[in-house]
Amino acid sequence: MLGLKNYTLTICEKPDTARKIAKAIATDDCREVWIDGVQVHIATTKEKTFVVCYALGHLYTLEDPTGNRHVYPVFEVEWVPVEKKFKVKNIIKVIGKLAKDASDFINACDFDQEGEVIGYNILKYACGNKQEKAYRAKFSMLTEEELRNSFASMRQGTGIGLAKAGRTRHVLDFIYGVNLSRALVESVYKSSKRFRNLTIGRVQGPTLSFVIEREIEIRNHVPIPYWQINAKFEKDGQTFNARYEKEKIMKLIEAKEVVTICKEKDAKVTNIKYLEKTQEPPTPFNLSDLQRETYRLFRFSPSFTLSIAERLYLDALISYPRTSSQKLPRSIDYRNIVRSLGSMGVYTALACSLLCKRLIPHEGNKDDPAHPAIYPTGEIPRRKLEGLEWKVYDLIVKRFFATFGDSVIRENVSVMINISDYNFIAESRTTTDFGWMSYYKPYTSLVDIELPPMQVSDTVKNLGVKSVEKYTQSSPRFSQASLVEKMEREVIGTKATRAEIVHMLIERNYITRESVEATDLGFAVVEMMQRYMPDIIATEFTRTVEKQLESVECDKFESKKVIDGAIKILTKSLSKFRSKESEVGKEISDVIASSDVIASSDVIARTSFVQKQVGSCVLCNAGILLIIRSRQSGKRFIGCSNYEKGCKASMPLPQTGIIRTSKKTCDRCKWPIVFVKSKNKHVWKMCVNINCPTKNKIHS
DNA sequence: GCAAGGTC
Repeated sequence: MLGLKNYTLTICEKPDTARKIAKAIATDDCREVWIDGVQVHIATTKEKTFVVCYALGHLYTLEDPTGNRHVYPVFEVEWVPVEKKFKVKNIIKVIGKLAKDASDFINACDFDQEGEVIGYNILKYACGNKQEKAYRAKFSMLTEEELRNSFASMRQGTGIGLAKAGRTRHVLDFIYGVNLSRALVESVYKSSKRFRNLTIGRVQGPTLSFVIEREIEIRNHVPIPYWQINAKFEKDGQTFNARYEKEKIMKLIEAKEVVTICKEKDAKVTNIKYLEKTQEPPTPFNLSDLQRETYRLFRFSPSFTLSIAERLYLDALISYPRTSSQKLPRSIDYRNIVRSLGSMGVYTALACSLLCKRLIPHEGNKDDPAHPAIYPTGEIPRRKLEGLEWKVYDLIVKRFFATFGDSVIRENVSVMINISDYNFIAESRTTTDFGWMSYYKPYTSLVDIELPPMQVSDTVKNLGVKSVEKYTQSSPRFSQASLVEKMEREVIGTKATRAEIVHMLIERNYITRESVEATDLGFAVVEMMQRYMPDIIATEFTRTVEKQLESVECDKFESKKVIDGAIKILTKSLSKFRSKESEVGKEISDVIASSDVIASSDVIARTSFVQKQVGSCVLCNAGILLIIRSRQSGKRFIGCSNYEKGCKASMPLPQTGIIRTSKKTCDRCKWPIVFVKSKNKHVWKMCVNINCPTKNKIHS
């Protein structure tokens, strides 16, 4: 189709890398052509022609071929093209055509497990089983030198084990997540006749557990009182504070003793220590560092930060944001970037000052095989960045600047002051060199503390000694940012998905948005798992699977055996779960019904959210049952107008379809009857009471 | 409307 034959078809993970690779390997000519709306690079050397094309991440995904979401368990899964995206369809078509005239194949996707799988699947399904004979180009940076070396040293079939392990993991995640999620949904549906999207998976489960463990810790925490003693002194007309050398006194009597004895007695300086402290520059941002910083400074959620970073990346203003690396690429010209940024008025002064120095970045330890740390590209924004975008951009630019700065140097003076054999410590902090902090303003600041000049054996005036009662604190609740960090520490999820998963747990109403707290529903779901599926969530199962996957990677274990093992455990657990379906369903349905009302107690007062009156309340016999849309979850449900006076009557409602009220009530339970018109125009009549005895017969 | 993992 290109009028070429016997070329080497090179598969890259994304457009950006395809372009860089083509440019790096071409010695004679490098041009691009468009085929059916897909860009393809043709790079030629003396010996060979490379046709370089790109994917958009995964072009294939797993699917349940039956397509029936109400059935579980399902263990037969298939790899199918990602159909939802029009672009992907075209790319697969173009790669398929190009494969026909190719003599060699190269997998040049990112050098990690997912990259291996992405390339493997394209070579297998789009190119016609070329995965075994394909070469693997392995690079850990996108510099021309590294790319050329990787092409010079590539070998056939080196990543097959890793790809197989990766594909196996995809299957395990699917059969584990999809089956358990379906089991939860079905149990709730059967007991309440309501659809509620409940999900659980390999990453969601443990992440939710972190929040629950923390919540239990907080609820069980017994605050223990302790005392701190502070003193106020004066020297040469200048007052200053000091603290008793023992920072936590656990007994009131001891605290009282110190205060009583030290009161109004003379104080004497007994020792002075000088200490110079240096604070190294920050490291370049990786994604989670950026997410933590934007949360600290602007209270942005990690998923929001990622979405902004993605926009900045697509506008070519910053480098690829989904990275773990804290190292800048050696290949880029820091000076050029700084100079270019300096052409923007806001950065001129900072850039000038940086350009007087040698630019050596202070890098961190974390690395990423596929991408460097996040840095500004030096491109000038062509459009006006919107307020929140600008905040993130400015932070990234100043962080980049700051990594080239000098260490901050501070002088700490610690003065020991003695009153009747009790020691108090006063400290001063002064900054002698602001170093990198001058580039990172206003995102960091220093507070200096001054002390009057003192010398050993000076007497200082005692202005008072006081004890303060405090209480031991439990660990704080997670923020979305610290939860993402916890996931990173525990090595679950990936840099690109952690924020999404936290966001999803919020959407599902398992955890709250702000100071992250597990909801009753979150507790209920985890409890059901622990009670009825202990084998699945046991760390032992996870560990066994991980070991087996490692063996698959080095070709010592068959993928099928791992999956069969998982199927065995899943089959057992799921059938056990099914036998308890009605109990589980009822328990979760009840939690859902009551938490919907609690979550929106404030909403009832605001009548704008109340859509319709359904009938009178059967529980309090005084209020009116209303259809309410929860401000928090966006879901509709029935609640009583007397909620604030204590009536907790509430019922979930189907979330889709049009609800029409009737003037009728149910013969058996007296709750109101409503009509629900579904998408296919089918009209259902139903009693709103999910526990109604007629529940299974009522629709007509 | 289901997982988790890539990407625009």
